[in-house]
Order: sequence, then C-alpha cells, then structure tokens
Amino acid sequence: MIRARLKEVVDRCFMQGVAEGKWSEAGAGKFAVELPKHKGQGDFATNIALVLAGIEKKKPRDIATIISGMLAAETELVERVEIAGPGFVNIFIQPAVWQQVVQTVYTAGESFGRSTVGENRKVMVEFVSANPTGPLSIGHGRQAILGDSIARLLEATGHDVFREYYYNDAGRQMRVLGESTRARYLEKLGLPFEFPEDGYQGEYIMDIAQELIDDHGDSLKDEPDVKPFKERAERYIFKDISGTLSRMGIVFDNYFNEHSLYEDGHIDDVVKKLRDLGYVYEKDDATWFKTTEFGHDQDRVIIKSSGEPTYRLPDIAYHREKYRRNFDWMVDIFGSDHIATIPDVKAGLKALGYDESKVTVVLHQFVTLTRDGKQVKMSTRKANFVTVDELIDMVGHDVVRFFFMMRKADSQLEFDLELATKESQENPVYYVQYGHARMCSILDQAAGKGVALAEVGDVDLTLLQEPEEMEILRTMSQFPAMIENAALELAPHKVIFYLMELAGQFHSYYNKHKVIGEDIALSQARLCLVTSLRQVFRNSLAIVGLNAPEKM
RNA sequence: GCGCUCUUAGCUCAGCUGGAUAGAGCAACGGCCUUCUAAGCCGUAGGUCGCAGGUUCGAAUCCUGCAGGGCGUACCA
Repeated sequence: MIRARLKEVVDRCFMQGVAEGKWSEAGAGKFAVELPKHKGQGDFATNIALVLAGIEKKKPRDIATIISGMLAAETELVERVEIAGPGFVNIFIQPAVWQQVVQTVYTAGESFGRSTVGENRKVMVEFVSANPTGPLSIGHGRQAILGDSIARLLEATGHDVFREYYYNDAGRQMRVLGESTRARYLEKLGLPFEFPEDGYQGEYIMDIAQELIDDHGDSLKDEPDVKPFKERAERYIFKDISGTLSRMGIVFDNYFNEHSLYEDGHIDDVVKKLRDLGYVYEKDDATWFKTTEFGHDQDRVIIKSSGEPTYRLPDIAYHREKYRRNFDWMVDIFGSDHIATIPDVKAGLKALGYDESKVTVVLHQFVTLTRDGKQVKMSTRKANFVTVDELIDMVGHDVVRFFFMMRKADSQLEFDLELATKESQENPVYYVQYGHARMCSILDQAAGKGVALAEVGDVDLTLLQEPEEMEILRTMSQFPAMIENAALELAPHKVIFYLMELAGQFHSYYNKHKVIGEDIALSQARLCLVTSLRQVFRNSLAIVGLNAPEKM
C-alpha cells in the first residue's frame, strides 16, 4: 500500500520531467518501484533512471539526480533519497508513514488484506474430482488443499467463487469396483468367489462387504446384477471422501455427475455441433475429432468403436456447461497426469466458439511420500497407499494443510512423514502458530502487569523506532499486495512464505525487546504493534484455512 | 522420437514477470532460559544458480543447443 503510494509519486515526477522537457514520454509505464534486496538500499528503489537512460541515450546518473531532487521534495512520504550503483534511486520513507500502518490495520481489522480486485467476477474452481473408487490418496489431498486455498484467496480478493467436484460413477472403473465388492461379499460368506483380475484390493472393500451382510445377510448371493454392490460401494466411499474433505475444512458448492451430461443430451449435442462444423469424421469404426486443425500433432478419438466416448468428449461437454452457466473464469486444478486432456478440451471449446482463455489450468506435480528416508511406492488399485485420513490422524489437519501448501504447484512435493510427525522445532507449522500464541500470551498479561491496552488513537506510535519494529511494519504493509498477488497467480505457497518471514521477524523482535516494560507509553505503543501484528497473522492464517491457536 | 515441465547450499525449497553483494528452513558447529511461552533467539560454516552459447547498460530470471529427472504422447480417466 505504501509502495503504491510511492509509485504514484514517481509517476508524477516522471510527468513533471516530461512537462519540463527533461525527457520524452516514451518511458511511460516502463519503470518500477521495487523492494531492494539488501538492507541499506532504502525502503524502496526505482530503476527509472536506468530505464530512461536507455531510451533517451543519457547518463543514468544525470537522470537519477533530477528524479531524486523531485522526490526529496515529497517530505510527507519521503525522508531522504540516495543514488546508488549504476543509477538506482533508493528511497527512504518517513518513519511516521510506517508507524501509521498500525492504525491502518486497526481500522481495517479482519478485512485488512481483503480487496475487491475480483470485482465480483464469477469464478468456478474445479478440484479433487476423484471418482468414488477408494479413499482420497495423498495426491488428492494436495489437490484438495491447493484448490481450496486458491478458492479462499479468490474469495478474499472479491471474486464470487463456486467450488465444484466433477465425478463419474458410471463406466468400467465402477463396474470393477462393484465386482470387487461382490467378490468380498461372497468371500466373507464363505462362498466360492472370483476376484476380478484388476480389482480393487483395499481393505475398505471388506468393510463395504460387511455392511451388505449386516443389512442383507446372504440374500444377495445369487444376485445377477452388480448394481446393488456398486451402489453400496459408491455410497460408502463418497461418505468416506466427504468425511475426509470436511476434516480438511473443505465444502463444495456442487458435485457434478458426469453421467448427467449423457442424460441431458449434452454429449450427443457436442458431437453433433462439432460434426456440423466439420471437425468430426469416422475412421476404423471410431469417431475422431480433428485436433490437427488446432495445431496438434494428431487427431483424437472421441467415440470408440465400441460406441463408448473417450474421456475427452465428456470433458469438453462439461466445460461447455461451465460456460453456459455463465462463469467468467474457470480454474481447473489437475494432477500433471491429466496434462494430455487440456489441449483437447481447449480445442473443443475453441471449435464450439468459446473463448478458451477463460479457462486456467493449475497443474500440480505428484506427492512423494518418504518414510525411513525411503520413498514409499503407491498404487490405488493395490491399495498400498497412505490415505489423507491416515495422514491427518498422524499429524493433524493444520500440518497436512501447511505441508501441502509449502511448495508451488508445479514442483514435486516431498512429504517426509518423520518430519511431519515430529512435534518439534523442525516443523514449520508450529513456528508460525507459536508466533501467534506468543502474541496472545503477551496481550493477556498486559492487563495483569498494570499496562492496560489503550485506544490506538491515544497511543504515541512514534515511539516505535527499533529496526526490528520498522521491519515488522514494513512487512505488514506488504500484506494486501501479497494476498492480491498470490490470488491472481493462484499461488497459495506465497502466503506460507510470507507467514514464515513475518513469524521470524516477530520471534527475533520478541527475543530482543520487551513489549511490556517500565515505560508505560512505550509499552502501550508496542502492545498496539503486537495487536495489529496478531491481526495480520489471523487474517493470513484464515485466508489459507489454518488455525490460529491462542495457546500452545 | 515428439510435447510439457523441472535442475539454485549436504537435504527440502523460495526468488516478486530482467536489476545492485543469490535467500529461507532442516541437517552441522558454537553460544543464550531467576526477566512477556526455549515449539524461541544469536553467531559460524556451506554456492561455477545442471553445462555451453546468445540477447543488453545488467541474466538464476528471456532465447537456442546439450545433459539429467518427472509427466504425458491410448479406441484408460
């Protein structure tokens, strides 16, 4: 927020220079106000002199001198200015401006960091979308946390967010699930059974079979249809999945069943439309989509010779429904194994006349689990995987959420079970939460020590002068911009890194300076600082769905 | 083979859409609890940013080539 103010000032200086004939307008919008990397280089720096020098064929230092003269006159905001390095203008902000950040946070309260940049645009975030064939694996877990956190960030920035889960309870997978359940049912009854070759071997199938026995005894032993087995399995697994999701604090606005696309005729309609447009042809008894028309290296089958559609067709039809439901922006969270469908879906949408740039796909890499320093190999079908539920049982919800957010989506995430299980200092989750608990503890004790927390308006904030205090104030002031940036880039990990930095600054401050001391006026100023800092902690933890414990 | 992606400290990873002397956590080593929670702090050590070119005032960041890892490249989802 301070940076934005300063940028306006620099822009004004630039225009003034244009008016005075010092340089042309060509450099407009090409320079920036940024945070310097090292201490001693000011609170902010601008590269305007470097940029203009290139355009105007002048010496950077000469331009920097003119600019710094103009900036130095802005005494309300700017304390002093230095020219450094090849021509950077380093700007030092008035301490009073930083101190006022406390007031700003007080005034905004819970809404500090929230914004309206989203302009209420309707955005759908589709994520998890796991078919009900088994409990959520840790890969799904990462996606669930990623999607939900992105959704929360978008909400915090004024978007109208809709969370959707897309699933398919028809098809081959589910048939195999039904057969697997039937086999376990017969097995448990001591009857002869045949387990499907590629059946689901998880323990949960046994539990489902047991439920069937509890409800129906052996009356299903001669049932020719898999339907009762399949339906029971689906119901059981969905209950399990939604239980896991709610443990993670995730609530979907809608579950969209792929099957409805068939019932409502959307599948046939998409094929017809594409055919009418000349993008579809028959070959080898199958129906093909001319994806080569959209720059792909080969055409793709959308209906197999068996008459069954491939996954692409319903995916295209589903996305068309998203457009028809009037979403301005569609964010899909996919595992990188689904990368192949993206170009096909986009080609389909483009063919049908939709603006495919409204779809943004966030691809995330896999999670590898390490235990005893070795990677654990996992497969859903063989059921030798660790579920999200088990993970939460072992380390708790906050640790799971935090760990899944620690990495940017596009890099592999190594989940070290030992590290996550340790309730020790190595665990970064506690580092952040402990900071919050410490602040609560300080504020609790203030009254007991005879230092009542005064109204922020009555407190002399100019007493906050320690370097550690200025550093905290600076970081707090970056919070709204950080949230906006994380939201628009769909990058929740930025919030995590921000929290770690702020927590570090607070812990250092805590160890060096007493908040509550002899000097009442100073104590009150510091208590206000801590209160506003706690607010920032609460806001950022809430935005990514983490708890802010008051005691640890 | 082709497409996408990744390669930064011993390990796990940041690096804000081209900026100044490359950062954090963990691990290692050395210190700090009669004082607001030591789940903490301070210090030391650790680097040819995979390799080689190119673009320019300036490159970890952009382009090309090469090497290595991952994911795709189905009439599976």
